[in-house]
Amino acid sequence: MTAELWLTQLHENGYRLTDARRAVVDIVEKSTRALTPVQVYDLARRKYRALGLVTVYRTLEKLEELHLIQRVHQPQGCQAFVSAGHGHQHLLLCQNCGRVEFFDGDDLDTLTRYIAQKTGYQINEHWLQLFGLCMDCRKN
Amino acid sequence: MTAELWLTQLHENGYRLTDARRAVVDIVEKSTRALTPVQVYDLARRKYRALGLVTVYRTLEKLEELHLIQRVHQPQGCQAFVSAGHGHQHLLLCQNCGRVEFFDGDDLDTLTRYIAQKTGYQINEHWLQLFGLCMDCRKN
DNA sequence: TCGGTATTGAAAACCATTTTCAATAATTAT
DNA sequence: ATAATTATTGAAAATGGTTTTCAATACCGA
Repeated sequence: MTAELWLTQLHENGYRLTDARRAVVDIVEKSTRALTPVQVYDLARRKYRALGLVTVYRTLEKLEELHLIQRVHQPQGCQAFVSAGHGHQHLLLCQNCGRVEFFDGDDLDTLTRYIAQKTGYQINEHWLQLFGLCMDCRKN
Repeated sequence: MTAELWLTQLHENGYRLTDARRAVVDIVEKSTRALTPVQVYDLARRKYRALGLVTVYRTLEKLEELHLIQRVHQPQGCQAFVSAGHGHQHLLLCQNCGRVEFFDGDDLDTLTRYIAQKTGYQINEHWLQLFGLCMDCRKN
């Protein structure tokens, strides 16, 4: 139950545990797809009706700060969040259902070294994202 | 002079050539860094003082539709645009000055095949972006 | 249990983007 | 060239997402 771990993380960093935060954490931690603040709000309100959208924004902010979630960039927009991957991982997104998968094992060292040499840049970071259709969505 | 080509493209697609559009095209086509609508507005107004911000938005929309520019995703935000790369190209961004470079020659086939097999996804597309410091900025 | 204080939700403010609209200017047909 | 048609324009208003303000509440350490 990672939701508990997230709450522990929040607590250890001096943040209080409230029903509002529990509801948000519960939803985001469980989700296999990237959710926008409003989506989190709608889902979490089923658990905690009094929840305010403002609190969702504030909680997402803290979760991102603790690297428990990360922002997902997509052609349609960049406001959605998912549970963060661990270590150096990349995203694989289903273009149909929005499911998010992490993968690692990319070896871009050869490429980055080549580009660095060719351009004179010092390369510090890279973003790699794959888009496609998950197994379930391929069946339609 | 590619700015002329952009104007031709606009014209060929049924759009009229106006001073406002000429000013926007001039700025965006020349820029080596990604510009936000407001940045384009500020720069283009030096050439055409009467320009309205609304027209900048509308012109960028059309340029994107014609694939002459593309949106740039960055940690700080995703509202900026640059001249589009040709064919299958990826971005290299300077984290200091914002300069944008294109590169090609990435070969991710092996990786995508591997990930496809491992996850069951049908992979259709990929985004790759490198971040670093350009030669000029390394000297500081 | 109590007290200090972080957290809350509502309302207002904010900012980027889009829509509306009447005036203007680019193109087409004459 | 000129006139007629209609896309385009900028200003103002509207919108939508996000942030700030603020008084009331609830968490948590003592």
